[in-house]
Amino acid sequence: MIDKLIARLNGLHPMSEALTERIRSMVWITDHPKKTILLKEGEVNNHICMVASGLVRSYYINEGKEITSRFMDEGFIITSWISFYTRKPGNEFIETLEDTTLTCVHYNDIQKLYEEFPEFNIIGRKQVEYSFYMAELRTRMLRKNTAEEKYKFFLENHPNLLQRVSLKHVATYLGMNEETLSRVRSQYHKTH
Amino acid sequence: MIDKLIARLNGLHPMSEALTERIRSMVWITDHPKKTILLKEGEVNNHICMVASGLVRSYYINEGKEITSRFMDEGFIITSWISFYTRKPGNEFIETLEDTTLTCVHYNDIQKLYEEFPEFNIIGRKQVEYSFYMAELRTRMLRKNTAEEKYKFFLENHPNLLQRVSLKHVATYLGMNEETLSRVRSQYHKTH
DNA sequence: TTAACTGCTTGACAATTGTCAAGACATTTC
DNA sequence: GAAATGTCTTGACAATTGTCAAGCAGTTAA
Repeated sequence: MIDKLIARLNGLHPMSEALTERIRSMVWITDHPKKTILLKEGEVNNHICMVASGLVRSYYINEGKEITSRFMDEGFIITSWISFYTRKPGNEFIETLEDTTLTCVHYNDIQKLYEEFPEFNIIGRKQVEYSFYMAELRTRMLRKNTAEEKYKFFLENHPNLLQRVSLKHVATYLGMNEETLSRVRSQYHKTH
Repeated sequence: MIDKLIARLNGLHPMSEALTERIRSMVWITDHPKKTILLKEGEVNNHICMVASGLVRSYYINEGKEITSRFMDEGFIITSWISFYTRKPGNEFIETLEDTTLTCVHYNDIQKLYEEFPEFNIIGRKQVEYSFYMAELRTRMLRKNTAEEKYKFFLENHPNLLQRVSLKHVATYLGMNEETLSRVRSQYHKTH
């Protein structure tokens, strides 16, 4: 499991043996059954975890309703970025949608890595660049005008996710309600 | 003008004299009158520029209409991130809304800095982290349900911008049309 | 097995937002 | 200065989306 994480980091920038070993000593693995809350609103997100296997979603409450902000499957980093970055309690929840295995590193350990291995900043930079890039793509979806365009965008960008996620969550992710998504789908799949 | 940029980078992480001098040798300053197109759809964004003074917006075309994606005033980085990151032609335009002075560094020079000064990766990482954080806040706005909530969010987060930007652009930024924004404003300011 | 619950769909209707058109006013251009 | 252009507003109406309610199939729990 740790090897997956190491491989991913090496893919961003080749790491020295010393750095690799240091990371190995810091990483821990955790298993969580489906429907486990990993982070609650009001908590500070103190570690960065990668999904080794499984599926996770993050969401927050707006006007009393859950708004799904992101789905994270294998290889993706699950972190409530605003909280992790600001070091303050965030308002995001993170929960598992399937049985999930995570590989995690503590915030303090990440900072140590940045200090002890300057080249780890290259990896940190590239990872944040990638996360930012993905976030920009998601934002593009939210700027689509119609429910159908949003659904189409989702189909194109997450073709595999539809089988694993309930439509209720997809709907709030796309910024519409469950019923609208249902209608858009039936309309869309008639003509495509 | 360059001092502003240097000060900003020092604020992210103190830089050595050598790094500072290297950066000074790479930066150039450009002035652009109001309504200048700085980047066109289909071009690769090959440099990172900071607004030293003035105001800029980025936008793209969706279904034939301009969608404003961001406003950037003093101290902010103007870069079409998706294009800069992927090194491919993007679909964003960038234009000045006021007479603007920019301090710019070329993509290749940035990469040289990353290689020659490993500690520059700390600055790069922190800058991207900050940009990402700001982008996440903007995304939160897009997930607001009603036009009024979006307008309120804009008022709270960019209180000074409303005097400098035409409402047409604010409207597309908020994901609504001009008329709706106008109505929301008249409604909102009656009761607040 | 029955009961409760979840996920998804559909219908009727309400609320919100978009579209098209027009006009007032300010600003720019020639 | 006159004309053209741009900004903002308002009205009437259309389209889209949300809300509330109900129902059905499949799953879970007792």
